[in-house]
Amino acid sequence: MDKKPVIAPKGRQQPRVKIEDVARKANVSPATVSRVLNHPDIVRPELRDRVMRHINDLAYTRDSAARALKSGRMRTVGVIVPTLALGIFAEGVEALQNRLSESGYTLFIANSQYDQRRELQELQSLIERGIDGIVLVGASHGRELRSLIEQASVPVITTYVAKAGGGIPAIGIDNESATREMTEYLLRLGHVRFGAIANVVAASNDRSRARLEGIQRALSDAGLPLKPTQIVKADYSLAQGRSALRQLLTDHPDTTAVICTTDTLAIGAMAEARKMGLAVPATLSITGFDDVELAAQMDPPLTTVSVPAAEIGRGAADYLINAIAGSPVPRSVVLPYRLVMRSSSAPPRTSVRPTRRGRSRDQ
Amino acid sequence: MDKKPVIAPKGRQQPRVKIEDVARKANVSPATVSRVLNHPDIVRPELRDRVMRHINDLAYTRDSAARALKSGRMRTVGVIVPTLALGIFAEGVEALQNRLSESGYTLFIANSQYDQRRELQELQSLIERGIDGIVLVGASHGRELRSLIEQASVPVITTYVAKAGGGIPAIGIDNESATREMTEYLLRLGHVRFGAIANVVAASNDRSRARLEGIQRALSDAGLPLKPTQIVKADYSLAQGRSALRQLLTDHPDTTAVICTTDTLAIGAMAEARKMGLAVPATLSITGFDDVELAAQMDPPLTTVSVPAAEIGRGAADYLINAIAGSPVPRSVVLPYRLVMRSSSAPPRTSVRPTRRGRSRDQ
DNA sequence: TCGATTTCTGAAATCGATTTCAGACTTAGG
DNA sequence: CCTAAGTCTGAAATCGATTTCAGAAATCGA
Repeated sequence: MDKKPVIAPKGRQQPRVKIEDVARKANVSPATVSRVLNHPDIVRPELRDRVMRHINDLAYTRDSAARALKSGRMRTVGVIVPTLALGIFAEGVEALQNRLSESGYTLFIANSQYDQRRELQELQSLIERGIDGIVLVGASHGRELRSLIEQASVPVITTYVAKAGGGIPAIGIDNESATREMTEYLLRLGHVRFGAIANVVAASNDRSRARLEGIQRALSDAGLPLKPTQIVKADYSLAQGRSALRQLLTDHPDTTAVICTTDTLAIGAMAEARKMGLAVPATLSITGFDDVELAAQMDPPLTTVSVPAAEIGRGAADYLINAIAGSPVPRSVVLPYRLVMRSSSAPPRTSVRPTRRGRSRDQ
Repeated sequence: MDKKPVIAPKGRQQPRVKIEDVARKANVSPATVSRVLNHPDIVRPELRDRVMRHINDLAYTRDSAARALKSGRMRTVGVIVPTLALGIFAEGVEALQNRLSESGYTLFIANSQYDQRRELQELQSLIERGIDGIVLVGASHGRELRSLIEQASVPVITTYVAKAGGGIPAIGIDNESATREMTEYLLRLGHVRFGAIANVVAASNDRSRARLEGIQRALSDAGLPLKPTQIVKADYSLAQGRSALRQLLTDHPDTTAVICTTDTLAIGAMAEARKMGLAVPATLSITGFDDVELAAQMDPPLTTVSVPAAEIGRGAADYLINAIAGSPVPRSVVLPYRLVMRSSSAPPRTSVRPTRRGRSRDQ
């Protein structure tokens, strides 16, 4: 006689507690148990309590797959960030998750490494998972991605930018306006010879591109348009900030103000300036963008733009929760950034204009 | 014959394409379509291709809820980190996600803010979601958490530590041994008056606690046990590193070496030392732990311990993938850390012993 | 007290994919 | 040429919770 394969699959030893088990123990129908869990207010209080007790006794937790299948909603949201290595994204994701968690949602996370193809793949995977909402970063997305979202008819919101094309709502700051304001501030200080360090290498990094445009526009308006050699492109590493500054000062030794599109780059630039024996801000003013924790602790503290990352994360969560529930939602939310004037910026040494320090908004 | 499906954005709810629709179009049964998708090799090639064509035509994607319900597997893993604000965790999570993604898994993320109660809640929520595996951080977990995991019989692995209690497998480094080695290195340089700055405020931060123990043990073994006032406890912020150093030097002005359990603290300490006019490393050696990006760019570059965060993330992913598949898995994986000797550490000014710099392993 | 509401509960259908079981068809062997 | 072995495919049961529908019980008004 042939023996049956007795190799017990080890995955399913524990017979999972089902709603029916609870129902039997409590002498009610599964329907009632379900109601206790989902609409407690329509069940008679004493019955509700009795059922609840048995639910706790048996440590029953409902099977989310079955639940999702029947109800059509997963109570799950996905987010795709370029990378988690940037504190500003990590902070936003953390706030997003916290807020979602409060509302009973769980967060899928994925990263694209600034690669639109990868972003599309991850999105595809998330949609197959049946997510109820999706959070993206930035405004640069292929049309494939947009049509995928549309086809899945999943609520979406993009973050860290003030607006996005294709009818996608956004929550974030106006990056261009922020650097324009920063540039104007430096102009007012009396600077005339500028340099810019921008992490615009990644094709999909529209934030930094917008920031660079803000710089260019402000300087053009002031009659001081940047020459190509006054703009050094970099990726988002600290080391590139160093080499960028060196290159910039090689081409334009008389530069008095360097505007970076990222704190990381600015910090790298400051490190290099120190190494080159240039006093900041006496000989060289340097500004950043993001206001990472370290910015305020630098020597000298870094002038930068503060981005409300946590608020962006929370706002994105609220937006999706409402959109999923069918509540009305704003088309876009523009959050205020904050120019943080610290001591890495000052009037240039050779300035003929009087110093005007009254503008400082920080400290 | 068959025209491409025109995406009609009208109508709020796009009637989802079901396996039955594909079956009807292809003139087969739903069972066959399912087989094509899950076990392509057992379907006659020409039939398989025909079905595949229709699957693509209709842009069919299977409902993951129904799939999970029937199969009992979600192809989903969850991770709970203390916070994402620390680059070292963000890096690990990113690596984890990337590796999981390659294997068709999706990652749920949650954070505990170093609060065991929150960790338990988030875990509960993840288990209800039916995750197939779970990644934790550190060895300090309540017994409730362990029993919850056991009851759900979900594969688990904890990270950033070399071992954890309760039969939970771990992947990470031996934190205590790392700081012990670091301390011994400073002892060899000739230091005798030490101070320690440790972020041991959070109850669940066993990593830093182990690191502190490593320091204490090494110094005790050398006959130089730390007095309580030589240990300053802090949280994980840069600002606390500053104030901690100030306090330490107030109590013990003659300190020559400060060992921090975190780069963030060390960087704060360096900033404060500079402000106080203390030369690093001439008058004061400072060391950190983690080797964050900035550490190498400091002035002077920071001596620290490099933690293989990405490797930990990848390793955790591999572990779970195997465990879920029922493949054999190691009980624990101890990864090598790397002492990175940079210039923030040097022999003390008053040292009588000869300088021994040959130990530097970095650069 | 009796019928009319209102409130509450249970039986059963349902969500969509997977998989067992058995039957249909094909190929091989004698 | 016919049975035996092997290959594929489809019908139908199943996963577990939700929800509709209708009936039972309780409350109310007259």
